[in-house]
Amino acid sequence: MGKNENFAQVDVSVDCVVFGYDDEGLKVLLIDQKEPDHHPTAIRQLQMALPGDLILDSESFEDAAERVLHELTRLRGIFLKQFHAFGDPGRVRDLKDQEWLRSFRTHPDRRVITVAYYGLVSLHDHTPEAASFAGRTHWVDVGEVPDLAFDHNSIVDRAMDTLRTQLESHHISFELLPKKFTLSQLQALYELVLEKKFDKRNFRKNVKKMSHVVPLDEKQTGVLHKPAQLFSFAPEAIEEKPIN
Amino acid sequence: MGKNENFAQVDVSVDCVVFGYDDEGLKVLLIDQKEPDHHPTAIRQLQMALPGDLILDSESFEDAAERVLHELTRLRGIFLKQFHAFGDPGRVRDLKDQEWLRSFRTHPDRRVITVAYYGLVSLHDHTPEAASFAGRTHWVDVGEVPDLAFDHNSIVDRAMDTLRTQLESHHISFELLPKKFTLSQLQALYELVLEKKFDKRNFRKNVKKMSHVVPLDEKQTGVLHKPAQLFSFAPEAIEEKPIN
DNA sequence: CATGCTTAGTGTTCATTTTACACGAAGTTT
DNA sequence: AAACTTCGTGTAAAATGAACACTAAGCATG
Repeated sequence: MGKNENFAQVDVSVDCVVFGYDDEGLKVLLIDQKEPDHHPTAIRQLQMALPGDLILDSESFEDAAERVLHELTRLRGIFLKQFHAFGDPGRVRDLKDQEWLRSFRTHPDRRVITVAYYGLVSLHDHTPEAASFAGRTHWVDVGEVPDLAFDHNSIVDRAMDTLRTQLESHHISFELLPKKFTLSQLQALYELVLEKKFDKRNFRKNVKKMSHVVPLDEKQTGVLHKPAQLFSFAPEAIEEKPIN
Repeated sequence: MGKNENFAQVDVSVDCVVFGYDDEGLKVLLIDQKEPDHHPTAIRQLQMALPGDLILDSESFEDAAERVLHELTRLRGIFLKQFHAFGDPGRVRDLKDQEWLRSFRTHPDRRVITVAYYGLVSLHDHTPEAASFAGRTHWVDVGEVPDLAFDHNSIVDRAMDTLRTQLESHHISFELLPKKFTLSQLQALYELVLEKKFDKRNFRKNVKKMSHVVPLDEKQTGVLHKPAQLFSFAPEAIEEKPIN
Protein backbone atom coordinates (compact mmCIF):
# COMPACT_ATOMS: atom_id res chain seq x y z
CA MET A 1 0.00 0.00 0.00
CA GLY A 2 1.44 3.37 -0.98
CA LYS A 3 0.65 6.88 0.03
CA ASN A 4 -2.00 7.76 -2.50
CA GLU A 5 -4.93 5.47 -1.98
CA ASN A 6 -8.48 6.53 -2.25
CA PHE A 7 -9.14 7.00 1.40
CA ALA A 8 -12.25 8.76 2.50
CA GLN A 9 -12.42 12.52 2.93
CA VAL A 10 -14.64 12.75 5.92
CA ASP A 11 -16.23 15.29 8.18
CA VAL A 12 -16.73 14.21 11.75
CA SER A 13 -19.61 15.36 13.87
CA VAL A 14 -21.09 14.58 17.24
CA ASP A 15 -24.81 14.27 17.87
CA CYS A 16 -26.52 14.31 21.24
CA VAL A 17 -29.70 12.47 22.12
CA VAL A 18 -30.65 14.17 25.36
CA PHE A 19 -33.42 12.54 27.35
CA GLY A 20 -35.33 14.74 29.76
CA TYR A 21 -37.73 13.34 32.29
CA ASP A 22 -40.51 14.77 34.38
CA ASP A 23 -43.95 13.78 35.57
CA GLU A 24 -45.26 14.20 32.07
CA GLY A 25 -42.95 11.62 30.64
CA LEU A 26 -39.69 11.07 28.84
CA LYS A 27 -38.70 13.66 26.26
CA VAL A 28 -35.98 14.05 23.67
CA LEU A 29 -34.33 17.38 23.03
CA LEU A 30 -34.59 18.48 19.41
CA ILE A 31 -33.68 21.66 17.58
CA ASP A 32 -35.15 23.28 14.51
CA GLN A 33 -32.63 23.11 11.75
CA LYS A 34 -31.30 26.51 10.80
CA GLU A 35 -33.10 28.00 7.82
CA PRO A 36 -30.82 28.47 4.83
CA ASP A 37 -30.40 32.20 4.01
CA HIS A 38 -31.75 33.66 0.82
CA HIS A 39 -34.31 30.96 0.38
CA PRO A 40 -38.02 31.40 0.88
CA THR A 41 -38.90 29.58 4.06
CA ALA A 42 -42.05 28.16 2.63
CA ILE A 43 -40.22 26.06 0.08
CA ARG A 44 -38.41 23.99 2.61
CA GLN A 45 -40.34 21.91 4.99
CA LEU A 46 -39.33 22.65 8.53
CA GLN A 47 -37.12 19.95 9.83
CA MET A 48 -36.07 19.06 13.31
CA ALA A 49 -32.77 17.49 14.17
CA LEU A 50 -30.64 16.32 17.03
CA PRO A 51 -28.28 18.92 18.44
CA GLY A 52 -24.99 18.14 16.74
CA ASP A 53 -22.21 19.67 14.70
CA LEU A 54 -18.76 19.07 13.31
CA ILE A 55 -15.96 18.62 15.79
CA LEU A 56 -13.15 21.12 16.04
CA ASP A 57 -9.51 20.50 15.49
CA SER A 58 -8.11 19.64 18.87
CA GLU A 59 -11.21 18.65 20.63
CA SER A 60 -12.07 15.23 21.97
CA PHE A 61 -15.46 13.73 21.17
CA GLU A 62 -16.57 14.37 24.73
CA ASP A 63 -15.52 18.01 24.60
CA ALA A 64 -17.20 18.42 21.25
CA ALA A 65 -20.43 16.92 22.50
CA GLU A 66 -20.48 19.25 25.50
CA ARG A 67 -19.61 22.30 23.44
CA VAL A 68 -22.09 21.63 20.66
CA LEU A 69 -24.89 20.84 23.05
CA HIS A 70 -24.26 24.05 24.92
CA GLU A 71 -24.02 26.17 21.78
CA LEU A 72 -27.21 24.82 20.31
CA THR A 73 -29.36 24.40 23.38
CA ARG A 74 -27.66 26.17 26.30
CA LEU A 75 -27.65 22.91 28.18
CA ARG A 76 -24.43 22.35 30.06
CA GLY A 77 -22.90 20.01 32.57
CA ILE A 78 -25.27 17.14 32.07
CA PHE A 79 -24.53 13.42 31.96
CA LEU A 80 -23.33 12.47 28.46
CA LYS A 81 -22.10 9.13 27.24
CA GLN A 82 -20.95 7.87 23.88
CA PHE A 83 -23.01 4.97 22.61
CA HIS A 84 -22.39 4.43 18.88
CA ALA A 85 -20.70 5.78 15.78
CA PHE A 86 -22.80 6.12 12.66
CA GLY A 87 -21.00 6.20 9.36
CA ASP A 88 -23.03 4.81 6.51
CA PRO A 89 -21.84 6.50 3.33
CA GLY A 90 -25.40 7.48 2.49
CA ARG A 91 -26.42 8.86 5.83
CA VAL A 92 -26.43 12.50 4.70
CA ARG A 93 -27.40 11.82 1.10
CA ASP A 94 -31.15 12.07 1.45
CA LEU A 95 -32.79 14.68 -0.77
CA LYS A 96 -34.47 16.33 2.19
CA ASP A 97 -31.07 17.20 3.63
CA GLN A 98 -29.32 18.55 0.54
CA GLU A 99 -30.36 22.17 0.71
CA TRP A 100 -29.33 22.47 4.30
CA LEU A 101 -25.95 20.91 3.61
CA ARG A 102 -25.32 23.24 0.70
CA SER A 103 -26.10 26.24 2.86
CA PHE A 104 -24.13 25.39 5.92
CA ARG A 105 -21.29 23.11 4.99
CA THR A 106 -18.06 23.98 3.27
CA HIS A 107 -18.13 20.55 1.65
CA PRO A 108 -21.78 19.68 1.29
CA ASP A 109 -21.05 16.50 -0.62
CA ARG A 110 -18.50 15.21 1.77
CA ARG A 111 -19.22 12.13 3.75
CA VAL A 112 -20.11 12.82 7.36
CA ILE A 113 -19.68 10.34 10.13
CA THR A 114 -21.03 11.04 13.56
CA VAL A 115 -20.23 9.90 17.04
CA ALA A 116 -23.44 9.82 19.02
CA TYR A 117 -23.87 10.55 22.71
CA TYR A 118 -26.90 10.09 24.86
CA GLY A 119 -27.55 12.55 27.62
CA LEU A 120 -29.76 12.54 30.68
CA VAL A 121 -31.29 15.45 32.51
CA SER A 122 -34.05 16.06 35.00
CA LEU A 123 -36.79 18.45 33.93
CA HIS A 124 -38.22 18.66 37.42
CA ASP A 125 -36.32 21.21 39.45
CA HIS A 126 -35.44 24.15 37.30
CA THR A 127 -36.57 23.50 33.78
CA PRO A 128 -33.21 23.65 32.00
CA GLU A 129 -32.68 26.60 29.72
CA ALA A 130 -32.83 24.34 26.72
CA ALA A 131 -36.59 24.43 27.04
CA SER A 132 -36.84 27.25 24.58
CA PHE A 133 -33.44 28.68 23.75
CA ALA A 134 -33.89 31.04 20.84
CA GLY A 135 -37.27 29.48 20.35
CA ARG A 136 -35.52 26.75 18.49
CA THR A 137 -35.29 23.89 20.93
CA HIS A 138 -38.05 21.49 21.84
CA TRP A 139 -38.61 18.73 24.31
CA VAL A 140 -40.56 16.16 22.36
CA ASP A 141 -42.15 13.10 23.91
CA VAL A 142 -40.20 9.98 22.99
CA GLY A 143 -43.36 8.50 21.56
CA GLU A 144 -43.92 11.45 19.25
CA VAL A 145 -40.60 12.11 17.61
CA PRO A 146 -41.28 13.43 14.10
CA ASP A 147 -39.25 12.71 10.98
CA LEU A 148 -35.84 14.17 11.61
CA ALA A 149 -32.93 15.32 9.48
CA PHE A 150 -30.39 12.84 8.16
CA ASP A 151 -30.49 9.49 9.95
CA HIS A 152 -31.36 11.07 13.26
CA ASN A 153 -34.41 8.89 13.78
CA SER A 154 -32.24 5.77 13.82
CA ILE A 155 -29.87 7.48 16.19
CA VAL A 156 -32.72 8.26 18.55
CA ASP A 157 -33.98 4.69 18.36
CA ARG A 158 -30.60 3.30 19.17
CA ALA A 159 -30.13 5.75 22.02
CA MET A 160 -33.43 4.60 23.46
CA ASP A 161 -32.32 0.97 23.27
CA THR A 162 -29.10 1.89 24.99
CA LEU A 163 -30.94 3.75 27.73
CA ARG A 164 -33.17 0.75 28.30
CA THR A 165 -30.30 -1.67 28.67
CA GLN A 166 -28.17 0.64 30.79
CA LEU A 167 -30.81 2.06 33.13
CA GLU A 168 -30.64 -0.81 35.58
CA SER A 169 -27.03 -1.82 35.22
CA HIS A 170 -25.36 1.57 35.23
CA HIS A 171 -26.98 3.51 38.09
CA ILE A 172 -28.06 6.32 35.82
CA SER A 173 -31.74 6.72 36.70
CA PHE A 174 -30.80 9.48 39.08
CA GLU A 175 -29.64 11.68 36.26
CA LEU A 176 -33.26 11.87 35.18
CA LEU A 177 -34.77 12.63 38.59
CA PRO A 178 -34.72 15.71 40.81
CA LYS A 179 -32.01 15.72 43.46
CA LYS A 180 -34.62 14.81 46.02
CA PHE A 181 -37.08 12.28 44.75
CA THR A 182 -39.73 9.91 46.01
CA LEU A 183 -39.71 6.19 45.49
CA SER A 184 -42.89 6.50 43.46
CA GLN A 185 -41.09 8.81 41.07
CA LEU A 186 -38.23 6.36 40.76
CA GLN A 187 -40.65 3.53 40.12
CA ALA A 188 -42.60 5.52 37.53
CA LEU A 189 -39.35 6.22 35.69
CA TYR A 190 -38.41 2.56 35.63
CA GLU A 191 -41.85 1.59 34.41
CA LEU A 192 -41.80 4.18 31.68
CA VAL A 193 -38.36 3.37 30.35
CA LEU A 194 -38.49 -0.38 30.70
CA GLU A 195 -42.12 -0.57 29.65
CA LYS A 196 -43.21 -2.89 32.40
CA LYS A 197 -44.95 -2.62 35.73
CA PHE A 198 -43.33 -3.26 39.07
CA ASP A 199 -44.97 -4.32 42.29
CA LYS A 200 -44.79 -1.41 44.70
CA ARG A 201 -43.71 -3.36 47.75
CA ASN A 202 -41.15 -5.46 45.94
CA PHE A 203 -39.76 -2.44 44.16
CA ARG A 204 -39.22 -0.69 47.46
CA LYS A 205 -37.60 -3.73 48.99
CA ASN A 206 -35.10 -3.75 46.16
CA VAL A 207 -34.34 -0.08 46.44
CA LYS A 208 -33.64 -0.47 50.13
CA LYS A 209 -30.83 -2.85 49.18
CA MET A 210 -29.14 -0.16 47.09
CA SER A 211 -26.69 1.61 49.30
CA HIS A 212 -26.49 4.57 46.98
CA VAL A 213 -30.14 5.50 47.45
CA VAL A 214 -30.27 7.29 50.78
CA PRO A 215 -33.41 8.28 52.66
CA LEU A 216 -33.62 11.91 53.74
CA ASP A 217 -35.30 13.35 56.87
CA GLU A 218 -37.62 15.25 54.65
CA LYS A 219 -41.01 14.93 53.07
CA GLN A 220 -42.68 16.00 49.91
CA THR A 221 -44.57 19.31 50.16
CA GLY A 222 -47.24 21.00 48.13
CA VAL A 223 -48.98 17.80 47.32
CA LEU A 224 -52.66 17.04 47.81
CA HIS A 225 -52.32 13.76 49.65
CA LYS A 226 -50.08 12.00 52.12
CA PRO A 227 -46.57 13.35 51.48
CA ALA A 228 -43.91 10.83 50.59
CA GLN A 229 -40.46 10.55 52.08
CA LEU A 230 -37.69 12.00 49.94
CA PHE A 231 -34.56 10.15 48.91
CA SER A 232 -31.37 11.22 47.28
CA PHE A 233 -28.55 9.61 45.39
CA ALA A 234 -25.09 9.16 46.88
CA PRO A 235 -22.73 8.64 43.95
CA GLU A 236 -19.82 7.76 46.20
CA ALA A 237 -21.75 4.77 47.53
CA ILE A 238 -22.08 3.04 44.19
CA GLU A 239 -18.91 1.05 44.49
CA GLU A 240 -19.37 0.26 48.15
CA LYS A 241 -20.00 -3.41 48.23
CA PRO A 242 -20.20 -5.53 51.36
CA ILE A 243 -17.14 -7.70 51.85
CA ASN A 244 -18.14 -11.25 51.13
CA MET B 1 -21.86 29.97 12.05
CA GLY B 2 -20.49 30.46 8.56
CA LYS B 3 -18.83 28.17 6.11
CA ASN B 4 -15.22 28.61 7.12
CA GLU B 5 -14.81 27.46 10.66
CA ASN B 6 -11.86 25.59 11.94
CA PHE B 7 -13.35 22.15 11.73
CA ALA B 8 -11.13 19.16 12.09
CA GLN B 9 -9.37 17.56 9.13
CA VAL B 10 -9.63 13.97 10.09
CA ASP B 11 -8.67 10.54 8.85
CA VAL B 12 -11.00 7.74 9.81
CA SER B 13 -9.85 4.23 10.45
CA VAL B 14 -11.29 1.01 11.75
CA ASP B 15 -9.46 -1.29 14.13
CA CYS B 16 -10.36 -4.88 14.91
CA VAL B 17 -9.78 -6.63 18.20
CA VAL B 18 -10.25 -10.25 17.18
CA PHE B 19 -10.48 -12.77 19.98
CA GLY B 20 -9.61 -16.35 19.15
CA TYR B 21 -10.28 -19.19 21.52
CA ASP B 22 -9.05 -22.74 21.83
CA ASP B 23 -8.05 -25.14 24.55
CA GLU B 24 -4.91 -23.14 25.16
CA GLY B 25 -6.80 -20.01 26.02
CA LEU B 26 -8.09 -16.74 24.72
CA LYS B 27 -5.92 -14.94 22.19
CA VAL B 28 -5.93 -11.57 20.46
CA LEU B 29 -4.94 -11.24 16.84
CA LEU B 30 -2.07 -8.80 16.30
CA ILE B 31 0.01 -7.85 13.31
CA ASP B 32 3.56 -6.63 13.02
CA GLN B 33 3.53 -3.07 11.86
CA LYS B 34 4.97 -2.69 8.38
CA GLU B 35 8.61 -1.67 8.38
CA PRO B 36 9.19 1.74 6.85
CA ASP B 37 11.24 1.41 3.63
CA HIS B 38 14.76 2.80 3.38
CA HIS B 39 15.31 2.73 7.08
CA PRO B 40 17.60 0.34 8.88
CA THR B 41 15.37 -2.08 10.69
CA ALA B 42 17.48 -2.05 13.80
CA ILE B 43 16.74 1.59 14.55
CA ARG B 44 13.08 1.08 15.02
CA GLN B 45 11.86 -1.19 17.68
CA LEU B 46 9.45 -3.75 16.31
CA GLN B 47 5.94 -2.83 17.14
CA MET B 48 2.77 -4.83 17.04
CA ALA B 49 -0.62 -3.36 16.36
CA LEU B 50 -4.23 -4.20 15.90
CA PRO B 51 -5.28 -4.94 12.34
CA GLY B 52 -6.75 -1.67 11.16
CA ASP B 53 -6.54 0.90 8.43
CA LEU B 54 -8.21 3.96 6.98
CA ILE B 55 -11.67 3.51 5.57
CA LEU B 56 -12.34 3.96 1.88
CA ASP B 57 -14.62 6.44 0.27
CA SER B 58 -17.92 4.67 -0.05
CA GLU B 59 -17.52 2.01 2.50
CA SER B 60 -19.48 1.55 5.69
CA PHE B 61 -17.61 0.95 8.93
CA GLU B 62 -18.70 -2.67 8.85
CA ASP B 63 -17.48 -3.16 5.31
CA ALA B 64 -14.21 -1.44 6.15
CA ALA B 65 -13.66 -3.63 9.18
CA GLU B 66 -14.25 -6.78 7.14
CA ARG B 67 -12.06 -5.63 4.29
CA VAL B 68 -9.17 -4.44 6.43
CA LEU B 69 -9.23 -7.55 8.56
CA HIS B 70 -9.13 -9.72 5.49
CA GLU B 71 -6.38 -7.74 3.82
CA LEU B 72 -4.14 -7.74 6.83
CA THR B 73 -4.82 -11.17 8.25
CA ARG B 74 -6.75 -13.20 5.66
CA LEU B 75 -9.50 -13.69 8.19
CA ARG B 76 -12.94 -13.38 6.66
CA GLY B 77 -16.56 -13.91 7.54
CA ILE B 78 -16.18 -13.81 11.28
CA PHE B 79 -18.42 -12.19 13.87
CA LEU B 80 -17.58 -8.50 14.13
CA LYS B 81 -19.30 -5.84 16.21
CA GLN B 82 -18.66 -2.18 16.76
CA PHE B 83 -18.02 -1.30 20.37
CA HIS B 84 -16.50 2.17 20.64
CA ALA B 85 -15.08 5.11 18.73
CA PHE B 86 -11.72 6.46 19.86
CA GLY B 87 -10.90 10.00 18.92
CA ASP B 88 -8.64 11.71 21.40
CA PRO B 89 -6.68 14.35 19.51
CA GLY B 90 -3.43 12.94 20.85
CA ARG B 91 -4.06 9.29 20.14
CA VAL B 92 -1.53 9.08 17.28
CA ARG B 93 0.87 11.68 18.60
CA ASP B 94 3.16 9.40 20.55
CA LEU B 95 6.82 9.57 19.52
CA LYS B 96 6.97 5.81 18.98
CA ASP B 97 4.38 6.11 16.22
CA GLN B 98 5.80 9.06 14.29
CA GLU B 99 8.16 7.27 11.95
CA TRP B 100 5.53 4.81 10.90
CA LEU B 101 3.00 7.57 10.23
CA ARG B 102 5.51 9.52 8.15
CA SER B 103 6.22 6.44 6.04
CA PHE B 104 2.74 5.24 5.42
CA ARG B 105 0.33 8.12 5.67
CA THR B 106 -0.26 10.87 3.16
CA HIS B 107 -1.00 13.21 6.07
CA PRO B 108 1.11 11.93 8.94
CA ASP B 109 0.18 14.82 11.19
CA ARG B 110 -3.49 14.58 10.61
CA ARG B 111 -5.74 13.60 13.40
CA VAL B 112 -6.97 10.03 13.16
CA ILE B 113 -10.11 8.77 14.76
CA THR B 114 -10.94 5.11 14.80
CA VAL B 115 -14.06 3.06 15.06
CA ALA B 116 -13.24 -0.14 16.89
CA TYR B 117 -14.78 -3.55 16.34
CA TYR B 118 -14.37 -6.67 18.34
CA GLY B 119 -14.37 -9.98 16.58
CA LEU B 120 -14.79 -13.56 17.68
CA VAL B 121 -13.46 -16.72 16.09
CA SER B 122 -12.89 -20.30 17.03
CA LEU B 123 -9.34 -21.57 16.74
CA HIS B 124 -10.42 -25.17 17.17
CA ASP B 125 -11.60 -26.60 13.88
CA HIS B 126 -9.42 -25.35 11.08
CA THR B 127 -6.93 -22.93 12.50
CA PRO B 128 -7.88 -19.80 10.55
CA GLU B 129 -5.38 -18.61 8.01
CA ALA B 130 -4.62 -15.60 10.13
CA ALA B 131 -2.40 -17.81 12.20
CA SER B 132 0.64 -16.80 10.20
CA PHE B 133 -0.33 -14.85 7.11
CA ALA B 134 2.84 -13.48 5.60
CA GLY B 135 4.51 -14.31 8.89
CA ARG B 136 3.15 -11.09 10.17
CA THR B 137 0.14 -12.05 12.23
CA HIS B 138 0.18 -13.46 15.72
CA TRP B 139 -2.31 -14.88 18.14
CA VAL B 140 -1.17 -13.50 21.47
CA ASP B 141 -2.61 -14.62 24.78
CA VAL B 142 -4.85 -11.94 26.26
CA GLY B 143 -2.70 -11.96 29.36
CA GLU B 144 0.48 -11.30 27.41
CA VAL B 145 -0.35 -8.46 25.06
CA PRO B 146 2.80 -6.38 24.59
CA ASP B 147 3.01 -2.62 24.18
CA LEU B 148 1.20 -1.83 20.98
CA ALA B 149 1.18 1.01 18.50
CA PHE B 150 -0.89 4.13 19.10
CA ASP B 151 -3.54 3.68 21.77
CA HIS B 152 -4.17 0.09 20.80
CA ASN B 153 -3.62 -1.22 24.31
CA SER B 154 -6.57 0.82 25.59
CA ILE B 155 -8.62 -0.42 22.69
CA VAL B 156 -7.83 -4.01 23.57
CA ASP B 157 -8.67 -3.39 27.21
CA ARG B 158 -11.99 -1.91 26.34
CA ALA B 159 -12.78 -4.72 23.92
CA MET B 160 -12.08 -7.20 26.67
CA ASP B 161 -14.47 -5.37 29.00
CA THR B 162 -17.08 -5.42 26.30
CA LEU B 163 -16.61 -9.12 25.71
CA ARG B 164 -16.99 -9.79 29.40
CA THR B 165 -20.25 -7.89 29.70
CA GLN B 166 -21.72 -9.22 26.47
CA LEU B 167 -20.72 -12.87 26.72
CA GLU B 168 -23.68 -13.87 28.84
CA SER B 169 -26.27 -11.43 27.61
CA HIS B 170 -25.68 -11.61 23.86
CA HIS B 171 -25.39 -15.33 23.09
CA ILE B 172 -21.99 -14.90 21.52
CA SER B 173 -19.97 -17.60 23.26
CA PHE B 174 -20.63 -19.88 20.32
CA GLU B 175 -18.61 -17.70 18.01
CA LEU B 176 -15.57 -18.74 20.00
CA LEU B 177 -16.27 -22.47 20.02
CA PRO B 178 -16.13 -25.14 17.33
CA LYS B 179 -19.43 -25.85 15.62
CA LYS B 180 -19.76 -28.99 17.70
CA PHE B 181 -18.65 -28.48 21.24
CA THR B 182 -18.85 -30.16 24.62
CA LEU B 183 -20.35 -28.62 27.71
CA SER B 184 -16.95 -28.74 29.35
CA GLN B 185 -15.56 -26.57 26.58
CA LEU B 186 -18.40 -24.12 27.01
CA GLN B 187 -17.84 -24.00 30.74
CA ALA B 188 -14.08 -23.53 30.35
CA LEU B 189 -14.75 -20.59 28.05
CA TYR B 190 -17.10 -18.95 30.54
CA GLU B 191 -14.64 -19.46 33.35
CA LEU B 192 -11.79 -18.00 31.36
CA VAL B 193 -13.60 -14.92 30.13
CA LEU B 194 -15.56 -14.14 33.28
CA GLU B 195 -12.68 -15.10 35.53
CA LYS B 196 -14.72 -17.19 37.89
CA LYS B 197 -15.43 -20.86 38.46
CA PHE B 198 -18.78 -22.52 37.89
CA ASP B 199 -20.13 -25.64 39.51
CA LYS B 200 -20.27 -28.35 36.87
CA ARG B 201 -23.72 -29.65 37.70
CA ASN B 202 -25.30 -26.24 38.10
CA PHE B 203 -23.68 -25.00 34.93
CA ARG B 204 -25.14 -27.91 32.97
CA LYS B 205 -28.56 -27.39 34.49
CA ASN B 206 -28.51 -23.81 33.25
CA VAL B 207 -27.37 -24.75 29.78
CA LYS B 208 -30.20 -27.24 29.51
CA LYS B 209 -32.61 -24.33 29.92
CA MET B 210 -31.16 -22.55 26.89
CA SER B 211 -33.18 -23.59 23.91
CA HIS B 212 -30.49 -22.50 21.49
CA VAL B 213 -27.98 -25.05 22.76
CA VAL B 214 -29.02 -28.31 21.15
CA PRO B 215 -27.64 -31.75 21.99
CA LEU B 216 -26.41 -33.79 19.05
CA ASP B 217 -26.49 -37.57 18.62
CA GLU B 218 -22.77 -37.56 18.48
CA LYS B 219 -19.79 -37.95 20.73
CA GLN B 220 -16.34 -36.58 20.98
CA THR B 221 -13.67 -38.72 19.30
CA GLY B 222 -9.91 -38.95 19.50
CA VAL B 223 -9.86 -38.28 23.17
CA LEU B 224 -8.16 -40.45 25.77
CA HIS B 225 -11.04 -40.75 28.18
CA LYS B 226 -14.80 -41.03 28.24
CA PRO B 227 -16.02 -39.08 25.23
CA ALA B 228 -18.44 -36.26 25.90
CA GLN B 229 -21.68 -35.58 24.11
CA LEU B 230 -21.48 -32.89 21.50
CA PHE B 231 -23.77 -29.87 21.32
CA SER B 232 -24.33 -27.23 18.74
CA PHE B 233 -25.81 -23.78 18.59
CA ALA B 234 -29.14 -23.04 16.94
CA PRO B 235 -29.17 -19.32 16.20
CA GLU B 236 -32.81 -19.37 15.17
CA ALA B 237 -33.80 -20.51 18.65
CA ILE B 238 -32.40 -17.48 20.43
CA GLU B 239 -35.59 -15.50 20.34
CA GLU B 240 -37.83 -18.42 21.22
CA LYS B 241 -39.13 -17.61 24.62
CA PRO B 242 -41.79 -19.53 26.48
CA ILE B 243 -45.09 -17.66 26.60
CA ASN B 244 -45.62 -16.53 30.15
C1' DC C 1 -7.95 -59.00 30.39
C1' DA C 2 -7.46 -56.56 34.74
C1' DT C 3 -5.97 -52.28 36.62
C1' DG C 4 -5.42 -47.55 36.59
C1' DC C 5 -6.13 -43.11 34.60
C1' DT C 6 -8.98 -39.33 33.07
C1' DT C 7 -12.97 -36.78 32.14
C1' DA C 8 -18.27 -37.30 31.60
C1' DG C 9 -22.48 -37.14 33.60
C1' DT C 10 -26.00 -37.03 37.10
C1' DG C 11 -29.87 -35.46 42.00
C1' DT C 12 -30.94 -33.77 46.34
C1' DT C 13 -30.94 -30.64 50.04
C1' DC C 14 -30.81 -26.19 51.90
C1' DA C 15 -30.57 -21.17 51.54
C1' DT C 16 -31.79 -17.24 49.09
C1' DT C 17 -34.41 -14.58 46.06
C1' DT C 18 -38.52 -13.48 43.72
C1' DT C 19 -43.30 -13.15 43.36
C1' DA C 20 -47.99 -12.28 44.61
C1' DC C 21 -51.03 -9.92 47.29
C1' DA C 22 -54.45 -5.96 50.71
C1' DC C 23 -55.13 -2.56 54.01
C1' DG C 24 -54.52 1.19 57.49
C1' DA C 25 -52.14 5.88 57.69
C1' DA C 26 -51.45 10.67 56.46
C1' DG C 27 -52.44 14.27 54.38
C1' DT C 28 -55.96 17.54 51.31
C1' DT C 29 -60.47 19.25 49.77
C1' DT C 30 -65.31 20.18 50.30
C1' DA D 1 -66.80 14.90 59.29
C1' DA D 2 -66.63 12.60 55.15
C1' DA D 3 -64.44 11.67 50.86
C1' DC D 4 -60.44 11.44 48.21
C1' DT D 5 -55.68 10.31 47.02
C1' DT D 6 -51.28 8.45 47.50
C1' DC D 7 -47.99 6.50 51.06
C1' DG D 8 -46.07 2.75 53.23
C1' DT D 9 -45.78 -1.77 55.05
C1' DG D 10 -45.28 -7.92 55.84
C1' DT D 11 -45.90 -12.62 54.92
C1' DA D 12 -46.35 -16.96 52.65
C1' DA D 13 -45.54 -19.71 48.60
C1' DA D 14 -42.77 -20.53 44.60
C1' DA D 15 -38.72 -20.34 42.04
C1' DT D 16 -34.02 -20.02 41.76
C1' DG D 17 -29.27 -20.56 43.13
C1' DA D 18 -25.61 -22.89 45.76
C1' DA D 19 -23.28 -26.66 47.65
C1' DC D 20 -21.88 -31.19 47.35
C1' DA D 21 -19.69 -36.81 45.65
C1' DC D 22 -19.99 -40.72 43.24
C1' DT D 23 -20.52 -43.99 39.16
C1' DA D 24 -19.79 -44.53 34.05
C1' DA D 25 -17.17 -44.72 29.80
C1' DG D 26 -13.39 -45.02 27.21
C1' DC D 27 -8.24 -45.45 26.69
C1' DA D 28 -3.59 -47.10 27.93
C1' DT D 29 -0.66 -50.15 30.24
C1' DG D 30 1.40 -54.47 31.92
